[in-house]
Amino acid sequence: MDSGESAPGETSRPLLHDLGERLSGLITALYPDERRRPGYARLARMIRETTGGTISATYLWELATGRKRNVTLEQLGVLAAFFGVPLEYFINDEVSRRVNAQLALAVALRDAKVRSLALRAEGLSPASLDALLTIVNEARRVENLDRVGEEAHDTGEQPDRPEAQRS
Amino acid sequence: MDSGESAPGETSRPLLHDLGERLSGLITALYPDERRRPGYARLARMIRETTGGTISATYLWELATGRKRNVTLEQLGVLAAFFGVPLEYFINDEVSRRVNAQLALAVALRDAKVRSLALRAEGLSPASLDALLTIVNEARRVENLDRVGEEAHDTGEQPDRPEAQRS
DNA sequence: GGGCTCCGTCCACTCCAGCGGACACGGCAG
DNA sequence: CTGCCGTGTCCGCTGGAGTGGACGGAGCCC
Repeated sequence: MDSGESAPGETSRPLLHDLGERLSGLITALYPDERRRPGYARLARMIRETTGGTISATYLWELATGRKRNVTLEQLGVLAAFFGVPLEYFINDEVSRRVNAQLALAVALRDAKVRSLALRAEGLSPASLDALLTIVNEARRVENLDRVGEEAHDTGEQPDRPEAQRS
Repeated sequence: MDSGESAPGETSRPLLHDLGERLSGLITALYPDERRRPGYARLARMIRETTGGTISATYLWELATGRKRNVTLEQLGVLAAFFGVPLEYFINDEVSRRVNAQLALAVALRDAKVRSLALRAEGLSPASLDALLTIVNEARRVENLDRVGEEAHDTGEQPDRPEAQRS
């Protein structure tokens, strides 16, 4: 809204924003279960392995807690690549809102390939995505899979790994 | 096509891009006449006066010539505010393309208020904007104004000053 | 000629983004 | 109990983002 048609006389500077909240929000969105959620150190290692770029665990914490905020483009790009969101997610409210809806669906599917496919659903309304989410949940229930929000009593493999697809 | 939906299995990193070209492109787009185009020093002063944020002339040159490329969000925000483009302009190819079309129309009008109004035309197709540009050029010709691309043989005043429309 | 203003380019410096390495705490196996 | 691993939190350092102030050169006026 601030970038679109805004009310005239808007003098307040919304400016650069709760990057910390957005980052920690991404983490909790990808790992809803606190027990299984990796810490900053583990996250940092996963980021290096999947994207090639490096972000220290300390810096991740500093960003998530709002201690540092003036990130460079490079680091922001690494974060975006890892979480599978467009770079604008961190700087554009509208994009972040739209992606958040997709994220709910994506994390429900719990599969990298399907998730990247879901992210291609650019343009679908949040309502449609919400409906899709319900359908998927029901389908999983029919197939005797565990519901979203609880973890799979899986065979030991790790399906929950965000994969960097196109930026 | 590198920015659109890419072929599956794309492992190459499109990466962070010709920021320099984009910046200098913005400058030449806003000041088509080389004679009247301000230098980096003057630009830096105008930026400070209009947006409040500070960017040194040296750094502007370093960015435009590609010597430095890893900008922080803060500086990028100042640049975006001054040139009246959304922040994503510098990082998203599709946005930059769309804005560039609007910019052609905006610079044709040569008026800050009208330009900011033109920038609100989000969603219009480049073809429509191109048609609008033709219309405006014709209208100006009827009103005996100078054509776009040539400078006004004006009274000495300087109408060409980008203004942060959301100030 | 000498003075002024603007330009692009460069170098030396400041300061903070970003990182490595510690700390105290808690869980778990030997 | 004592290690061992993982967590969140902190401090101190390095490197580069970002700046200030110079330099030579080109136009313009006296």
